[in-house]
Amino acid sequence: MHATLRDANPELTPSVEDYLKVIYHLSNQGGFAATSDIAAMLDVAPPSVSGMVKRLSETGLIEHVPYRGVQLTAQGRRAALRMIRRHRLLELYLTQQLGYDWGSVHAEAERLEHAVSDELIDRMARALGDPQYDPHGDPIPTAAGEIEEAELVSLADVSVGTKLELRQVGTQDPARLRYFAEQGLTPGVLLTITDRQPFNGPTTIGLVPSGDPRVVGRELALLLWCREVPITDHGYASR
Amino acid sequence: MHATLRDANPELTPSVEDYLKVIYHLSNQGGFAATSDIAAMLDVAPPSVSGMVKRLSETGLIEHVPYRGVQLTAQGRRAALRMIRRHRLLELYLTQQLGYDWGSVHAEAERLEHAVSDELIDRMARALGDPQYDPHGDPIPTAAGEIEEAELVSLADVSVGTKLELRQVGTQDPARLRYFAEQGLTPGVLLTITDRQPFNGPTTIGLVPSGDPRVVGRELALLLWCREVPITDHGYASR
DNA sequence: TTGAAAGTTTAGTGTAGTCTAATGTTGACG
DNA sequence: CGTCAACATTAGACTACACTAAACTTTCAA
Ligand SMILES: [Mn+2]
Ligand SMILES: [Mn+2]
Ligand SMILES: [Mn+2]
Ligand SMILES: [Mn+2]
Repeated sequence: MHATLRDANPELTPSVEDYLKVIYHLSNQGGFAATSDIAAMLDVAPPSVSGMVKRLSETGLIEHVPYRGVQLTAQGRRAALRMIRRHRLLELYLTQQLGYDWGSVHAEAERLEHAVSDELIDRMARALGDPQYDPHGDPIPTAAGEIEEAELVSLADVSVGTKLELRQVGTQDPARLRYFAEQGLTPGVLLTITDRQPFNGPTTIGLVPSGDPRVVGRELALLLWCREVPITDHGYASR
Repeated sequence: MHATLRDANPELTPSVEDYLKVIYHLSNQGGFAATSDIAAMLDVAPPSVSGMVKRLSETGLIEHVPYRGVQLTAQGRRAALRMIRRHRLLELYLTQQLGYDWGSVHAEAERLEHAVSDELIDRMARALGDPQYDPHGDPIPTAAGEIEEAELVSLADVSVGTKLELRQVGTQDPARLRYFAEQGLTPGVLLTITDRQPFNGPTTIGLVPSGDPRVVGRELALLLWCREVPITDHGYASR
């Protein structure tokens, strides 16, 4: 009965939802997601991925080119963005409304994203004022499935003298996140590059407007995604 | 993004958690929970229950007497009460903090209860002021696993003239719950029995203090669990 | 140009949980 | 006190999703 209605809104398993998210992240710049990369991100064995890939392409969520990798179909991309919206809204809700620290929200959201209803996500979004960014600065897709594609540069790749706004922190590791928070390195912060040592050495930055210096090794600098900001001659726009 | 798919710890599955809750409710008065009753409550076939019963008794969560039924062990009871605490706190959080109506919270909590962490439950409980009752008046077990056992009578069984406080509403059916709310029949309300028709006929009650009458058929009256309240001679204690 | 390393898929196994059909057990009542 | 209907269990099949071991494909360097 009403097979078409049911098939139009097929229920995805938590496993499938996590695979789609990972494939989205790995094939973001239009390329293919490789079996072994998916396996590493999900912490499963490569043959488990091959098995899931077969199921996902049979249901039309991905396109598989054997020995090459996979890409999301339009339907798969829609499902992935829906999960990413849920994940990021949950992260923000937990930090803003329940006092979670930005290092611990990821694990919690990773489970809740599969259990919440669309109505609950709506209500949380409304309670937060339909926010655009999650606690780590990542853009929250709209309910319609649109997502902002910002052009950001890694702090490790910017030359000395540039003024930047820190926009996204590219890790979910609680220890690294807590360290960044201690250093005042959270999305929205303004800074200038004051020095970089050769041979992949550390970058020295100055926080704006305080001027407080911070020294950031290459491993961490690669996680700090920034937007260039035009330098004003004297002083900085307040706030 | 990792570690959620495969977890080596002896965590209970969502299925197991739901079975334990149902067995708790069915064997509450010290009796046995019957296979077919468990099956009906979970909407699965009886052989599915037999299979699960085997697994649960092997893990020490229940005691099985073949052809008789099952009972929770101390360990099983602890796990069941932990789930009931989660379920009821979630229901209350959704109604109080996110504007849910008491008819829709059950379905949402039924899924979320398996996904939330102990920390999240703690934070929600604190945000609510460590509440004792859920939106339907059911007692919330403490984190230590204690639960209030109230002695309540069904509105269908009380004789005319009695004064009562409505304490619990014994259904999760959204339609019935919405109807009760429309009629002002929510936990905490005071009322007096003014009439009952014979042959399982309807009960007429008066709301206190307004005196507004309500006529409640036996099917619904059986769902309204009350505590007797001593009648004061003239007027009623305010609020 | 070839051969081995790196990466991917196939083959086979296991666990959890569901189902239907068949069989076994219990207890109420005629 | 025996029969049978209701209830419970066993038997066997199926799906989803993981694993290891083995086979296969691609790539890259000698
Ligand atoms: Mn997840
Ligand atoms: Mn995030
Ligand atoms: Mn549940
Ligand atoms: Mn409830």
